[in-house]
Amino acid sequence: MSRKENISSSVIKRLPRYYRFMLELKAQGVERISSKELANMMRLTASQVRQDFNCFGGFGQQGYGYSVNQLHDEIESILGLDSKYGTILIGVGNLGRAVAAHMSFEERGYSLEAIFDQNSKLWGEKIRDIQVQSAEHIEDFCNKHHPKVAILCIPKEAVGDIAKRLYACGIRYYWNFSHYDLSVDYDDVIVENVHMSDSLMILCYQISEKEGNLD
Amino acid sequence: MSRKENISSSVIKRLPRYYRFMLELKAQGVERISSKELANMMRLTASQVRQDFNCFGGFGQQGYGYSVNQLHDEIESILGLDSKYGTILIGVGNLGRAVAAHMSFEERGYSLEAIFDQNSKLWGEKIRDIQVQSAEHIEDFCNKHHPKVAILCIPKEAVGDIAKRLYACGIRYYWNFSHYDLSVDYDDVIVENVHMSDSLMILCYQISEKEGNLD
DNA sequence: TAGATTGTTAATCGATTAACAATC
DNA sequence: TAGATTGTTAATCGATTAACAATC
Repeated sequence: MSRKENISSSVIKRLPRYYRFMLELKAQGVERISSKELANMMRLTASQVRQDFNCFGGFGQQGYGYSVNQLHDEIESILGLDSKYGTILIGVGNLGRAVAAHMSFEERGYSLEAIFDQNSKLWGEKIRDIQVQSAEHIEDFCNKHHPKVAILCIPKEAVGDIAKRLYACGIRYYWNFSHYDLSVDYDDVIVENVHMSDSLMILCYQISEKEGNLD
Repeated sequence: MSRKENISSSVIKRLPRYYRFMLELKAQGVERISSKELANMMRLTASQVRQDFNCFGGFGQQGYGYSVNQLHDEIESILGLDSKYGTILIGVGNLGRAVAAHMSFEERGYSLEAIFDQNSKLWGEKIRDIQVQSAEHIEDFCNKHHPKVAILCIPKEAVGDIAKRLYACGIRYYWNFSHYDLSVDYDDVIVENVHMSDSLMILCYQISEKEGNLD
């Protein structure tokens, strides 16, 4: 159903996981599921599942449950995965390469349109049918194609400058793998950070807690 | 100070970010900081900063603030970053390569000891002075060295089998980049997931919200 | 001492869970 | 109809913010 304003970010953060479970259930040929069954699978409470889905207008049926297909389609539409936001990627190290090669951009609302790196040895190399080009061409490309999103797979030291240029080009959405804190510099920008080393540290805390390695 | 039991996960999740800011402040030569200043930098409230630090025993000084050096050391010790948990990595695609080559394991509480892949073309290749070896050797290695942590950079389809073997080898801590849901299979396991595509979908939601692409 | 800033308690806010009437 | 399960309101729980006495 239609999207309410002000869905809490706790709910939003659960949506991709719901979506993955719907893909799995569809693949298994499951057609209907109750909030209770889904909650068990996902280790949530049935209450929470129902509350979550009701943020978007309630598409279950009393006494029956939810249609897996409908849930799939609704969540897809809520997340906007049927969009094609023009996207560029900057930085073709191992990480940039992994991201460019393996993320399903087309199925996640994006269209990867260009890849840049400052290293001339990489220019012309094709990744997924896209030729890596000089980072000098960023402005030209943006003026012509107006991409909405930039993926930053460059080292922290390089982000300040590149971000300034991308911002000047009108890009306001960033998927950022560096530790550079973009949202501090720009107020009207939306940044989704992937801080892999934070995740590693959180695991370290949990290990230390369990193993009893206090100080 | 010493670690209380039952620190809430909201607090834990903020610790790595505090830690990064401490590294930054140290690098800038800043020696003291008040909760108010730090809160401004990090876009938190001063109250929250003080509450967070007080979970671990309060190491500030009234009228003065916090010593950057001390905060750095305390957080490091709370997170257990001075540990050396034996770690193996499985899967040397672009992502595994990026992880193996660029994560600072030694500064984050880990010691990367072995790298495995099933692709024989990669055997013998050195990444960070570690030779990639056949995934068949996992059991041998674990029997000899008893690593605590496994990093899973393999495709979802491969995780079920590998996890079964790793679990049998006694490994209970996993850093998982796949979408395979390990914690559903094993109760006594701690898994830290890095779901990059979830992050991409959340960004997509935010773009769609802002750009007004409502169904 | 006076000023500043913590540590800590109390108040508020938000998210999760429980309960149950509505209804398929 | 009877049984099941939703949608939704109310209760609980937890996290954040505000306030202020303690104290450097």
